[in-house]
Amino acid sequence: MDLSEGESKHLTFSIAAVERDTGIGKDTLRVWERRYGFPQPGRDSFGERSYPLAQVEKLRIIKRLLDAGHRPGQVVAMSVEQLQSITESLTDGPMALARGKDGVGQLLGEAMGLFRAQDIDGLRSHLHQTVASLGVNRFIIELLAPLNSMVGDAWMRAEIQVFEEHMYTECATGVLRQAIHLLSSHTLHRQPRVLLTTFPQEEHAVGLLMAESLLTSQGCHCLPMGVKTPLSDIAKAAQVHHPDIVALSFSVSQNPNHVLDGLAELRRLLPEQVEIWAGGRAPVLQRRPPAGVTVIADLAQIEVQVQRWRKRKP
Amino acid sequence: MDLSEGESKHLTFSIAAVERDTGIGKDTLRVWERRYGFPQPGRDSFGERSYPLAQVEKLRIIKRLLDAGHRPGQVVAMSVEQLQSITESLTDGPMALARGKDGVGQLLGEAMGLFRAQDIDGLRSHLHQTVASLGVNRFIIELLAPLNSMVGDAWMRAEIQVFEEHMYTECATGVLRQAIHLLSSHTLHRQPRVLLTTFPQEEHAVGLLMAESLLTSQGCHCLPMGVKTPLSDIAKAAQVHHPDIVALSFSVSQNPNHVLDGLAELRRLLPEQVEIWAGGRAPVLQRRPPAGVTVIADLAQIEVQVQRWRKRKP
DNA sequence: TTTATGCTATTGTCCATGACATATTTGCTT
DNA sequence: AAGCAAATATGTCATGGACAATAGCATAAA
Repeated sequence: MDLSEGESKHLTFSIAAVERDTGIGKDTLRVWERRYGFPQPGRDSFGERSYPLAQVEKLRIIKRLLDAGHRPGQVVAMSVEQLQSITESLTDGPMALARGKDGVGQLLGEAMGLFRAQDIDGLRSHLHQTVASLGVNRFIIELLAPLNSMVGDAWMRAEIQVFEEHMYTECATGVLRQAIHLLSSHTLHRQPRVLLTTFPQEEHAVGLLMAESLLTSQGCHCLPMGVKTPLSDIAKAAQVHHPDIVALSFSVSQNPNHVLDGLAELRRLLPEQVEIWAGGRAPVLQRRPPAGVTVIADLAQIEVQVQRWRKRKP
Repeated sequence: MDLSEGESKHLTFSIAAVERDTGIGKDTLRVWERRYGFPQPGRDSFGERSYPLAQVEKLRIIKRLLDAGHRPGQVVAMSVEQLQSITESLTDGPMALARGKDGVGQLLGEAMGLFRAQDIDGLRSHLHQTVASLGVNRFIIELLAPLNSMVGDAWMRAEIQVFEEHMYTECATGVLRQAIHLLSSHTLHRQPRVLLTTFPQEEHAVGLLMAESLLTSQGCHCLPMGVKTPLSDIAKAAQVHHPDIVALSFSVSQNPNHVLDGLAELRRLLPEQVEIWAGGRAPVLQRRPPAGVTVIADLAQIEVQVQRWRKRKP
């Protein structure tokens, strides 16, 4: 039923494919069409919506602007050029770092260069080398996280192909796994015990791995559960493994309501003394921090929070 | 909009929450209600569906039976008891191996024991140790692959929780990543170059990692791309990275037609001289092997095929 | 007995439209 | 300015109908 990726000529997407690719729900897509006149998909021979690639790309840009705090009424009806000019005003963040010619900025620039040149093997060894020379903490916070943002930005602006993003993710994953392996000690009873996972809609594992690396390097005992765990199973896992903290990672494109509802629900399912830490780029975490949840605004906060936890719990 | 989780007495879920937890789409949930009379959610004060916990749990059992090949019409209207009895009658394959008391069978039994006892840390070190003592090849073929099947079976029979399966997968992933890292040499121009990925519907990464490990240990140059790559992007990646082989992994529950159509389409998109290798448990590969594709019936075949390739290509 | 072929019931997803709770903005008053 | 109320914007849910793709089954052919 979702064959749309089959045609290689005039790439078009079914509404389900667009939902998957953009993170915008089917209902929302239809209602935007009704209200704002965009997107305006064609119809295939069965009368079903068929979104051309250009519209999907525009939707991705729009999604990004929404995540950045703009409102649909403002941006959905805009032209691509207008969107682009707004977009450019927000995506300059970590790029500046790379231009800075201090040590790490240089490394970041090199990494991005290798990525742009499609030299994945080169990138992989560059990253491995950087882990070794900077140490895991600085590597992640100063290099990998900014690199992630840059790749993510390029992705949102449709400057890179799907397969490039896949290869980058795979590369980063490998490096992080290796870092975690090197760090993990066999000492029992390390504390705090941190259960790591994401909500069911969230597929991105790299953020989680970065958190796991940092936590492990702080001497925490990590219980990684991969991505997409149903809420009730997070609770069941907590019953069995008694974590002190449940840490969740959210990427930009998460539906704000799902995030907040999920966190509230989880707070109810977990025992009082188990802390919930929520990190990642989902803007809603900053804008409307939910009760009973510790928001990890950026990766450097992990160290701070671990120390806070240790002070509180003797 | 999604307040249903507010009541703490009679845990109920909104339709969105149920979709999240069960993976069954909203439309499907409504149409099952209409057609089969189940689920039969109550309504909250806004007239919106409100699913009691018991129904959500039953839906989870149903989802698993569907994944195992049963059809909705058969199972959706069944009582929980009937479902349970069907569930129990699912396969019991490689368990026998573990009972055999030869060397590896013993190790397999131990691994399964640790898993059953929820001792993930113990399992992890057990696996790491076994990699070291058996070598990657034997570890994967004789231990990890059978263990995978056993866990998969237990999963189908609902003997284990979602979170246990997640933790197992995470554990296996970590061990495999580490093995790959140890094996990967920095020699350039290793051959053949193998691009590894799965089709967009396929989420399971462990099979891919096992293949990558084996290929790497054979001295191949792997270009891993993670899971769920659109066909057109596999082709684009091939244009950039010039693999000799594109290797794909398929798990049991793949739609046979999607698999065959996808392979045919991919064959068309790739240059003649690029081989396509298809492995994994999808039964259709054995039953109707598609033209122009090398079917890897089991993991041990990888070595054979690599040697064949090397003989043919000087 | 197996293999192909056509028919039928099943099943997931889509569509259109309407409704409304919640969030945000605007405008008015103090 | 600051507080508050009204208006607007927005996402999600509901209903009921439709239909293409799929699986199962029976029948015919090898």
